Amino acid sequence: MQISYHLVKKMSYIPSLGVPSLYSSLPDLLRQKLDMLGSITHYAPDQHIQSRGDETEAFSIITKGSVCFGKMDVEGKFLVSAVLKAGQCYGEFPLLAGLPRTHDGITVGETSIRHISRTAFEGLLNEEPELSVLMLKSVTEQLHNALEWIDDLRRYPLKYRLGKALLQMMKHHENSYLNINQHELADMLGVSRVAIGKELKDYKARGFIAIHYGAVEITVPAAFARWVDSFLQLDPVMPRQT
Amino acid sequence: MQISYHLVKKMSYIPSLGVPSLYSSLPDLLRQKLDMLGSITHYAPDQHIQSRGDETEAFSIITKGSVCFGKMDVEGKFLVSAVLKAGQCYGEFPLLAGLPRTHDGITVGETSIRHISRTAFEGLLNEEPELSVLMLKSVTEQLHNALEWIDDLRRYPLKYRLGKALLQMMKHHENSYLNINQHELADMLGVSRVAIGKELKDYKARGFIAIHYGAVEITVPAAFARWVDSFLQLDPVMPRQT
DNA sequence: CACCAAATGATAACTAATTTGCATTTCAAG
DNA sequence: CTTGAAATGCAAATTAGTTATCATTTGGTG
Repeated sequence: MQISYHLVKKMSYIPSLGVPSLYSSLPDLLRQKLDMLGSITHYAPDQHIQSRGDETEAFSIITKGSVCFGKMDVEGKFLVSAVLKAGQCYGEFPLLAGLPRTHDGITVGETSIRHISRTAFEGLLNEEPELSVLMLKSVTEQLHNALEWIDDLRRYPLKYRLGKALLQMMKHHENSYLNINQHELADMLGVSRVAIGKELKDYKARGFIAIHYGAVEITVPAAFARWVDSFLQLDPVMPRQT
Repeated sequence: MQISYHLVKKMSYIPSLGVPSLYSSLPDLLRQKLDMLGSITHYAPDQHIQSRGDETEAFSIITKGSVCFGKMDVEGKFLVSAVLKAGQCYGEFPLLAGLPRTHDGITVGETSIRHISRTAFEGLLNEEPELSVLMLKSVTEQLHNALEWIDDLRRYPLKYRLGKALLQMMKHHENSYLNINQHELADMLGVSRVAIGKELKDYKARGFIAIHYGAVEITVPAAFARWVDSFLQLDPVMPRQT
């Protein structure tokens, strides 16, 4: 099976579709209760841990390493949807929406995952109503991100979306030197490497960035942000800081 | 303010992004409790009931009529995201994700909405843990739909997506004569009317459909479905019937 | 330091979609 | 039956992206 591992080697990108770190942000008590449920399975790197269509179900918490989720089509093309790392959870779709597995999942590096059965999970959900509210918040955030992503796709050109993604990454890593290559950027934004190359070249010509081997450096963040914002047709909507 | 009301006049379309009818599917007890909270406001047709960015918050249940949600950009272009009708709820983003209003909302026809304050809503959420689990399921379904939609956008051409949408509508209305015009289809799929016209013409040339004034008729549903499926590169994933 | 794999750069041919503008058809209301 | 608004049909020019191919640069490894 041939998979493009581009995005897989690095992690924590996937911009607007960012998945909140549910487990890590849980109150201690809940986290302790979760730690007592299910059991941890260890996986080798690049191991296929689930396939779209599987009828398995569990609430899963990544305790070490990362998992790359995506969909493999008949031609063997693998589209990455998200890369989850330690502290993040998955399994909501089988458990809550009555669906089979919706994504293929492949480990990135040595990975450990705590799998909690439906029974145990539902038990905890009943016992700790707070958990369902927290999950509800987490899923709602993800839904909002996904809807914004769809609208961005319809409304803005790649030139803007790529700029926005780079700026978000910069903010997130607090570093204007971004260790991500063009192929990964292409996966992230769902376009071809050529298209990314073209836009980066254009950014560079405008003096906003420097292109390195496997990295992009935003040389004048403020000016770049201003320029990207000039595309904005919609006021961005941000969560309250609480 | 100039708005394209195409999608607005009809309702219940918006294919894969379909929002589950949370309120209608609630157990009687919960529905009764909700009915006792907040109060109902009546709106005239085409009334602007909220704007993206507003800091208002409430859990809202549409009791009569419909609301068209979308985003108006600086150029006055309005992109429809969803049209919710009686029995459907909204307001999760301000309440659960700490966001301001994310969409502009415009009533479609005489509309009544029950607005429930944050306090009252959170009270009920505490009192009835079942509610949060049901909402969690509903939001999870929506998230799944949104993610599939994003992947469809990346993977399939309009020729397929339009066919899929038409077939879904046919199934949903149990009628192969679809009262929807090309402009509405364009809004639904996020493309131009011209593009829709071209595809429909192609479908027609293949003998699958007949094009009417303000309507599309699928003349040979089985053959059309087979042909559309031939594009499929991914097994569709369906919720269990329970 | 020589080599190889990975990453980037560049180009061409192609495709799907857009925008624009206008002509034609259809339906409903007066 | 006429008229006007809405819906459809059609074509041209343009754009943003694709795939494919190959050359060049880079950086780590034996």
